[in-house]
Amino acid sequence: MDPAEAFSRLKIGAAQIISEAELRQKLSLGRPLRVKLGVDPTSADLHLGHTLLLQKLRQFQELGHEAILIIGDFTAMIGDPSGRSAARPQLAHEQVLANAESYRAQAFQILDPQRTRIVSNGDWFKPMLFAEVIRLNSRVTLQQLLQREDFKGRVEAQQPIRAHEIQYPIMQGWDSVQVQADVELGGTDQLFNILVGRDLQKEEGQAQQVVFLMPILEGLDGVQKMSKSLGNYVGIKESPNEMFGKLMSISDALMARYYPLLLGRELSAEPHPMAAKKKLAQEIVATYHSAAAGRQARADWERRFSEKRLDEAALPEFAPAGDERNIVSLVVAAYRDVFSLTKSRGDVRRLVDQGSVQLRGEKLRNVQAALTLQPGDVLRLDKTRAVRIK
RNA sequence: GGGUAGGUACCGAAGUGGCCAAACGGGGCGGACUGUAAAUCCGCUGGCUUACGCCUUCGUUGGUUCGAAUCCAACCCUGCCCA
Repeated sequence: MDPAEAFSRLKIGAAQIISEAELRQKLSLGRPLRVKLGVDPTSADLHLGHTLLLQKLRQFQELGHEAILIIGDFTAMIGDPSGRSAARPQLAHEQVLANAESYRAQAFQILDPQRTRIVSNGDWFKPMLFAEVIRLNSRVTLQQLLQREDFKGRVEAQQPIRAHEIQYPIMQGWDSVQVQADVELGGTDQLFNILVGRDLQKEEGQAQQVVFLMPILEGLDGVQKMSKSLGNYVGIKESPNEMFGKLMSISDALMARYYPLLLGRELSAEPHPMAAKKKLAQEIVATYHSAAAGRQARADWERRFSEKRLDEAALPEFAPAGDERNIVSLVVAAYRDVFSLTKSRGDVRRLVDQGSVQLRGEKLRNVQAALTLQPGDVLRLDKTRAVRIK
């Protein structure tokens, strides 16, 4: 593909490219570019927010370039302060390794393994000498660091900023030097960190990487960025029905944001918002499961919520253990076993009081009533969750 | 190192001897309405208990007291100012 065509394809969805001219120039070098993406294995599950970058990386691969995935096993122990209002907890090394492994497996749902190189930055940071650390530090000024929004905010809010946190951009930059990155991908919050990489590369006599920024995907709340710790995410390993359901619950305004970022096209004005949302949900399920799963999830959802025919939908099965004739115990167990959610008995009592729990379509309001369960009974826990008794 | 202000539930923030499981706001959850949207309204929001009630929680540990988030002591942690 000719460089101009490649450039215009890559540009779709990008928030910022520094600079576009440099990228064009690199694309016409006629060799595969080394496209770097740094990954902090702080969480084991990938969600749609991560996929923006991975999909873009995939696109580079399709154009013949090489993806370099840097597993930040070393930097993860520091924690990227970007966008943070408080220091991140430092992770145990074993945890980081386990997360990294899980990340790798999930990333290959999107990336082409043939064109991916994975490296861990502990490889060069662990043996690094302190004198070398000092040398790198001398290249960045405190003022530069403190001008960043996140740090500035913490200064103003009189929140602590620890010395190790300001090492992060330097380390990320050094990663770029180590792999001689031609392009570094990141979210818009990575602007500063990636620019530090350019500075360090220049000082080391390397060609400077192009900064390629993708927008930050808002989470399901539509306000904060999608993240696991905020609980506003859609994980790519989630079941088709869960994914579909979560996506249907987003606001119309958020849907308009998701369209270009996740589907790569604008939301057209005509269709009913609900129809457009179904389409979004179905396509995303199709991407991470299969086209058939997307259709199935949609059909299930429509039966379940539009026609309110719960029992027709593919409900997860729940096998009560032992004496579960007690409503509270039963519901607690269902949340735990089927949905991996921890509800206290008090929580469940409240749900029952408020009419959330239904058996065979009847609201159970009396916590004390003894139940008689039959296989096949549908137990609804709350608006979005129900199980079939096995 | 000195001075000073602080550390309360998911977050912010009241409370300064009993009426405190702890006001209020945000967030979250549930219900009504709806398109599992928005807006709105209602309820809930430490654990156990059908309930009476019991238990744990206000940085940590110890103390005073019939009784402590509130008083005292020591310690840990953080901001700001000074060095």
